[in-house]
Amino acid sequence: MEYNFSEIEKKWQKYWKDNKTFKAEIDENKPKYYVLDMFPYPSGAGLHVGHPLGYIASDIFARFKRQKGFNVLHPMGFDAYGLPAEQYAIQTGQHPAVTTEQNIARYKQQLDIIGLSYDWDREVRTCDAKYYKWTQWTFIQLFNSYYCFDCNQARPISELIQAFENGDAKKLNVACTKPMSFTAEEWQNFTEKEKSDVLMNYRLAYLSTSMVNWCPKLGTVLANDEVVNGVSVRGGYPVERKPMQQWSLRITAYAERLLEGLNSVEWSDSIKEIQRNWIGKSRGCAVYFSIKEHEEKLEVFTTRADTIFGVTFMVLSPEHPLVEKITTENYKIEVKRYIEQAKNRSEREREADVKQVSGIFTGAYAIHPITKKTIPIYISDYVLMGYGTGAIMAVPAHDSRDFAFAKKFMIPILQVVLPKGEKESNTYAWKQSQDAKEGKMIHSEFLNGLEVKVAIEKAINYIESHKLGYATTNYRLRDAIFSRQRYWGEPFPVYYKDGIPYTLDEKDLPLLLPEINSFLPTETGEPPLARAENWHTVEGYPYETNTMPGFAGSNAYSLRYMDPTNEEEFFSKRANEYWENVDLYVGGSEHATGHLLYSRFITKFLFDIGITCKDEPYKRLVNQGMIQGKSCFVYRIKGENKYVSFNLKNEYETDPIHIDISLVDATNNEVDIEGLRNWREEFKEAEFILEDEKYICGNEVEKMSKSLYNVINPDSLVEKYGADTLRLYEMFLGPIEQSKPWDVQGIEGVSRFLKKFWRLYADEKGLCLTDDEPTKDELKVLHRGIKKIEEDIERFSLNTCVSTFMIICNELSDLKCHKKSILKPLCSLISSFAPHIAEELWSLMGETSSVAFAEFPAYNEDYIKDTDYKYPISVNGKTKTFISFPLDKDPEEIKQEVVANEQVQKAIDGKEVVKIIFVQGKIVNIVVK
RNA sequence: GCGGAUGUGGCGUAAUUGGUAGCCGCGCUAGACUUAGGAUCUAGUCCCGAGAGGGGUGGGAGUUCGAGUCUCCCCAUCCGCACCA
Repeated sequence: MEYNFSEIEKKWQKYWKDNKTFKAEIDENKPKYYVLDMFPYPSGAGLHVGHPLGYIASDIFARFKRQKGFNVLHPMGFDAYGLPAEQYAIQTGQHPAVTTEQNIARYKQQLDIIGLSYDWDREVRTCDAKYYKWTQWTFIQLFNSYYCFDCNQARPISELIQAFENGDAKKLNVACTKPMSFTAEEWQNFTEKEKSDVLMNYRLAYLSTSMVNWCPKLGTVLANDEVVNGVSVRGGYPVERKPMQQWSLRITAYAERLLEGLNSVEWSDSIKEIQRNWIGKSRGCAVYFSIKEHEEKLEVFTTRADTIFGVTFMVLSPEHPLVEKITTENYKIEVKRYIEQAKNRSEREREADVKQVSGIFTGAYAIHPITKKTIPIYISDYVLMGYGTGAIMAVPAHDSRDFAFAKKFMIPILQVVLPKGEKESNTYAWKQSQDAKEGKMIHSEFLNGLEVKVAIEKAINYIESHKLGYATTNYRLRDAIFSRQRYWGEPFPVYYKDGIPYTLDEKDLPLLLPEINSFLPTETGEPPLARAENWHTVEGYPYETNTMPGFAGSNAYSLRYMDPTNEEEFFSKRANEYWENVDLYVGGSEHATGHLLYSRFITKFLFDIGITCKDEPYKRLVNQGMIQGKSCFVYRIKGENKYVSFNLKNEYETDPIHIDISLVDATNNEVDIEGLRNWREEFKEAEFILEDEKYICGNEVEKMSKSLYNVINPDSLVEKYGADTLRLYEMFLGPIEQSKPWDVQGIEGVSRFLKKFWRLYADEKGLCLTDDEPTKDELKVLHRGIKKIEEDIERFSLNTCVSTFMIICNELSDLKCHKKSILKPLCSLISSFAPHIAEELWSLMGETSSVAFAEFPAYNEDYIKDTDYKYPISVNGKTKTFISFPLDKDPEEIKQEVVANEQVQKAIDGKEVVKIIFVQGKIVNIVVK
């Protein structure tokens, strides 16, 4: 009986589907376990071999936990709103809903042939009105909430209105865009519009005009994490700064809790660190500087209060509101010109010449709060309006940027920190500033002689007690811009009446995405939704024409899986209290500052308003590495339609051109020239310069992408080797977190293993199992294996599990073991990795129910224990010899015997024994003179 | 510049967590079966050495009876942030 994987796999996939083997239901008698994959965006290219890496790993874990007696929730869905479908729609006129539907169908089919144990009854799609109803609902809750720092949670906006009516506006310690204060009377007299504007200052979902990342090519704004190096992540188009009225989410209110929460989750250090950096908390102190001949005070933020005596100038950001007021007559023209210039420089240009120092003097002077010296005030674009107060006290001796600025404008540099072991030197001769937070203070009055860290504390205390400023904390995190000028996204449940935004009544949700005739912006530059007919309430008030961004739908999807068909609520309390949150979340690390941060924020918010019982969405996070592709290149001679083989390309001037990897022989890189000619028009008539009568291509490891023609789909591998082989092989490649190029060479080894494994159970005639009693050796092989597999799955070391399976199989083959008593537990042991073959053998062995319901085999320590231990006898650390002794012997007794042992005597060579080192009752080393 | 991670045979990797470095697989070399190829099986495969033996985990120091593993300093690669005051 041969191992016919394709027949077996089809058969069991159908069985699982028909029997709903993996359906999850609340069962109060069982402990729950929630295993989740980051749901994919269904792109047109289909799945490639990189996708299943994480899916297979989480599937193994889900199956393992099921066998360990947990009630496992393992759902899958689709993040179906997004740019590519819309851009495809613009090009082809094909409705995004249609292409998305097709892509999802393809994805599901590809996922199913890998044998993943999803409960498809719980599938969610973000573009489904039944789902986005709750995305809209969440938005309304955010709109109707503000954040109170005193109780450290989101509160209903009605409480804030109450406070305003009571005249408590001043006393509030709440998150806001800018501080406001007014009396109860003033509040009463505000117009409806003014009240709305005031409340916008506090709402967690709010409308504001701010500088945004505008991408003209995509025709939309982008969030900070969607922009890298001044270009869009999607498409790589330039991004500019532009003021626009946009919806934003006040994630900054949660900065501290987002930071704190990281201590309670099991995530990799690197992801936690990325989030910490992104939140960017820094403790420091605000200091007021008065301005000569002006009443206003200039407030700056510093983390180095200790260097306050080293301040020799001040710098304002060009956008700073005081610039206009304080600039003296003589400098007005130049300052204005500088501001204009700074404004027109795109973000990208600014980044490009970070090292270029620019700025201009305002003519104004500040007064040092302690020494009362006058200090000049400059403006420069190295000071950002968006961080701190948009103004700094510059200490050129101890800050590299201030140093560069001082050098350029010939401003004095005053040293106030003396590093250990150094003498004071002439600062004008310095090549760079001393930024290190180490050393003793000098030239600093009451701080002199103190260590920097002590001096910071003392300086802050002094500043606070003399009312020159206050201790404060700054975060780099910015609010999330939540509007996109696109069609294929969730409509905001918002309409405008007299220019004031109102949210829809919850009972009117969902607000359906309307049909439109073109997916482009309107001629007047409005978003595509402005084209929709009847895009207004029944009373005729217009709906919001922006849509929500890509991450809106993924913020709380893990909660919806708990109760995916509920039409009354996002999810029921019962479902939420049972499933709580995700125990294991598997996905790429590229979402560190996007999805993973936003969904933590939204989960904390939903916790605050009492609808979910946990304030962190994902307990344990595993980031799978990216599987890269090997791209192939041919080399076109410049200006000609000639292509030269790899080893001859240095003789010509060439351009590398990507070609499809299916045209190349993987073992020797030979290109199928006929195939290439038929592949694309440009190669039809081309001339090829060969080496050894072959055309050899070049290679490079790159991201797997349709546009680089290096995508390997899992389908063909499943067809050739089977899903079980693919599953094992993807795990066998190496640690799950590591990125690595896809390499098919090794898959043969895994394929051989499964054939060999099959032969343990069956020969040509059929099942070949016996009911003989197992031997000690056989039991040892099995139980040692069970122990190792169990430990390795728990710590997610799945590559070593595959090795262990191979070792077990090799050893049992060597022992010619065909005993049911050994092979039955082995079958259930491997079933999470290779479920199809396990199911087949399981049923051949006469079992009626799925192996998925079989218990994970337990190991017995007694079988594993070594009966005797081979002591490595080291003499002065060098291993000299090995001696075997029974383990149950008394160590002291062994000691005598060891020294008396002939080999040991030889190794010691007559020298005196100083001591014998025992570790866990085992002798490991003998020290001699 | 700041932060994080990684560095082991020709390659992917492993090492009971401080205890015989190189498990498992690929590749390669021989051999068996076969007309031949493929498939399968057996043996070998870190380096030097005929051998006994010696050397060896990016480099250098240190702690230890003992270091791939811990500490410090360099070097290299990858990732994240980047005028954040």
